[in-house]
Amino acid sequence: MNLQYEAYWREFEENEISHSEAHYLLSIYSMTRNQENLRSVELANQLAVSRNAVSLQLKKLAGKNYIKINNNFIHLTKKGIMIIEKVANKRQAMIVFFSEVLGLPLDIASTDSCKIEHLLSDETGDAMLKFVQFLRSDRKVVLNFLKEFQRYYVQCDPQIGCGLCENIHKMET
Amino acid sequence: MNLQYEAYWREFEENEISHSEAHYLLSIYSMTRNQENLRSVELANQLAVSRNAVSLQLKKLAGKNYIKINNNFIHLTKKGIMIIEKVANKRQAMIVFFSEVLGLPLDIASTDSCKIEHLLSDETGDAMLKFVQFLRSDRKVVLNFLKEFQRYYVQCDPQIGCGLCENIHKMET
DNA sequence: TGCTTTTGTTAGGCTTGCTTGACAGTTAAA
DNA sequence: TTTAACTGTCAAGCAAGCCTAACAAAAGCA
Repeated sequence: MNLQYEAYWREFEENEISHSEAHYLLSIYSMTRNQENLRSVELANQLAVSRNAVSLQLKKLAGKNYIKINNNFIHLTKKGIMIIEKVANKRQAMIVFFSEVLGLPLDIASTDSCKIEHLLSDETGDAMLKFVQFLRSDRKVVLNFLKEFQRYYVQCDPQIGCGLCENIHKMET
Repeated sequence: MNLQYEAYWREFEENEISHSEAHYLLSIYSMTRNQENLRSVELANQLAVSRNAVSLQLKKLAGKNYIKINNNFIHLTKKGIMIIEKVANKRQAMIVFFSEVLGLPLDIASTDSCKIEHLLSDETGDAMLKFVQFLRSDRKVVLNFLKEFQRYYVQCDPQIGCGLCENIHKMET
């Protein structure tokens, strides 16, 4: 009767894109904004993997229709842009939450967000985006909440700068 | 000069424990609370994997000193308990945040939390725990924050029940 | 005691995604 | 024009972690 009770845990492997794929697309996304003709060797340098790895992964991404390769130049497709903008939004929203609400240092906030960005559902992504917009909407109730949480969390030492404090100070001015 | 610029993204693979290991330990943790003598075949059923997979993974976990096997009965070590309680706390805190603050349905909140629980840093885990304690501390400022966020987010239809509404209604009574 | 079922282990295979080595095609420079 | 360097691809190998198949050891029962 207990059979397969916790089978849901395998869903970890069933995401729209893998962590590796997400970072390939994120790099392509940001690099093609500054530069028209992106070649795979530059991508390899950016991601710090071998040219061989890039060659294989690009083939996979092209097969899934996330990218197009013309004359060895790499471009995102509409589909690729759609999916990677969702991932980027999830990451950015989590960074804001971790750093500005929880008061975590930016490097930890960034690393953690980077690890989970591609795993969050679109529903969570949408809600996080709304949450961040709300945090940024300059409301008294937000400031009070953050200030009280800060008091609750830690004796704030302005000398050290706990991240949370700085964010609140910034919001107050 | 741009070489290895984004090498940090590979940290995804360098966590204290893997997703698979986390769920083996979580299952062992919860199963040994109800039952003294846990055998690997029961774990296989619970996790919905083959006995063979369990056999191999248990050897790995024993090698890392997270579990001990006596007479084919499985027990967590102190080290195993320590690490898995941290993971469980991270998961639980994220579930509360996703469902009670963002108003996501419990199944989405649980699935997303399950995917990321083992990836979050201990710093993030500690901060999340504090955050949840704060949410539960019965403060006016919390209620105001959640109510205003709810208004900001969505026209609340009590008929449908958006999760967020229910949580706020519960807190008000 | 001997047969049958249950449980655990070993071996080989698959997938993802990295690695290095070898090689082909292209570009640049003498 | 020939040589050197750069770029891309294919092959083989490794690691994690799953699978199935085959087998060994243990337990249950007549």
